[in-house]
Amino acid sequence: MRDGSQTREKIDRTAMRLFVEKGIAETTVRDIAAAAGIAEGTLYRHYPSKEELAWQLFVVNFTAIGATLNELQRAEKTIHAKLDAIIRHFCSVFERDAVTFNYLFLARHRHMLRLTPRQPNPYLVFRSVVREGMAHGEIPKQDLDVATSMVMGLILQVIDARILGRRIPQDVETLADTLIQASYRVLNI
Amino acid sequence: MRDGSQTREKIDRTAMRLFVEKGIAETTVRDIAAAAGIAEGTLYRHYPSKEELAWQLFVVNFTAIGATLNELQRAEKTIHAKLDAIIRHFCSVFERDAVTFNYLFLARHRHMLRLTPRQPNPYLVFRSVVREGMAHGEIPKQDLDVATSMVMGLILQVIDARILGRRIPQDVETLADTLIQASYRVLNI
DNA sequence: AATAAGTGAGTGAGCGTTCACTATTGTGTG
DNA sequence: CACACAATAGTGAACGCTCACTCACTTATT
Repeated sequence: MRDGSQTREKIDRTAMRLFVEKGIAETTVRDIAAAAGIAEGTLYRHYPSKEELAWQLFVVNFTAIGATLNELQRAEKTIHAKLDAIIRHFCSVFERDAVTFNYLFLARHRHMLRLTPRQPNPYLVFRSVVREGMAHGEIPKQDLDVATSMVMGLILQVIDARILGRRIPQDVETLADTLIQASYRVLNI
Repeated sequence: MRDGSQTREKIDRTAMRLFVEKGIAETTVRDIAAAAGIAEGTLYRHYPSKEELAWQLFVVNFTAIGATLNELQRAEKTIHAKLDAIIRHFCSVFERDAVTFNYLFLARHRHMLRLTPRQPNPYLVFRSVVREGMAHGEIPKQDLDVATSMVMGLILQVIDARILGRRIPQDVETLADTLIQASYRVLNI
């Protein structure tokens, strides 16, 4: 039998790029097929529907980042080191694969509610790090979800600003350091 | 002649609610007309297209908030007071009209680039407050857009978390105070 | 020969938009 | 006051088009 894995990857990368460029609803199956150099029917050999394609692109990449963040977090001992590691990874994912990051960012409202708490989830990783920090007394007691949201927000919004083309310095290292320091200050540690 | 202003308001409120509930592309003109209790053609007496309706809903509300924020900011003298005032207003807008806030939040990527710098813009108000603070030495020198984005991000993400149904405390006053204090810390003031 | 991948014209459901018509209300005329 | 009219609001069936999806067929691989 034939091996369709290359075609599938082509579909994935092309669809994600077009979804980011034009929006999911505004991207047609014809667009994807044409840009990927395949027939429309071929897409349906790999995904039962356009909606399922969009969902799979979200859940696979979202949980992959969540899983990696969780491993990174577990490898460190202090809250400072954990936060440092996961924020740095966050920035490097954005740099290495901006399209994926963009896609997860734009599709999250659409798909977030369909995620089960079992599936690895970047937000939940941040949340568990903050909770652990408060349990161990490294982070002053405060509302857990508010604190986590503030940290995630200051990171995401800076990345979003870059996506939207505001003048954000290009140096990722500096950016990560700035975000880490800001996170410490927000959490009051 | 007849007065269509009530109908127009009904269209605006209904469309915004449905856009937030289902997404803009997923909401049909038929949906809007049915929910608003009008005929489909009536919508086209008030807006030339569905896209223009979505744009108007964005730009009118977005610039209105921007203008209000700017007045509030100008009425205060210190950076602390300015930030306090605009963040507090931000929270109260969300409380008073969550649908509008939600809509601006979800539609911003779609419409942001079409805004001219002339039009009042919440982001630019925050930005000018931060810039002024740095010019007067009240805020330590740092990258302007990064700093502004971090402040906006920590605020927006907390509100977003509430929208997504996370367990964020209901008390708006406390929330605003927390966000204001966190903003001070992020900016290092 | 069996199995799965790839094809693309065809399909029909659903979409935004139109338009000929009706309803309502303010204004000028005698 | 009555009446005509102009102007705008409101209607909803109809239209043309686009879209996601299908399927009978071909191609490649084991």
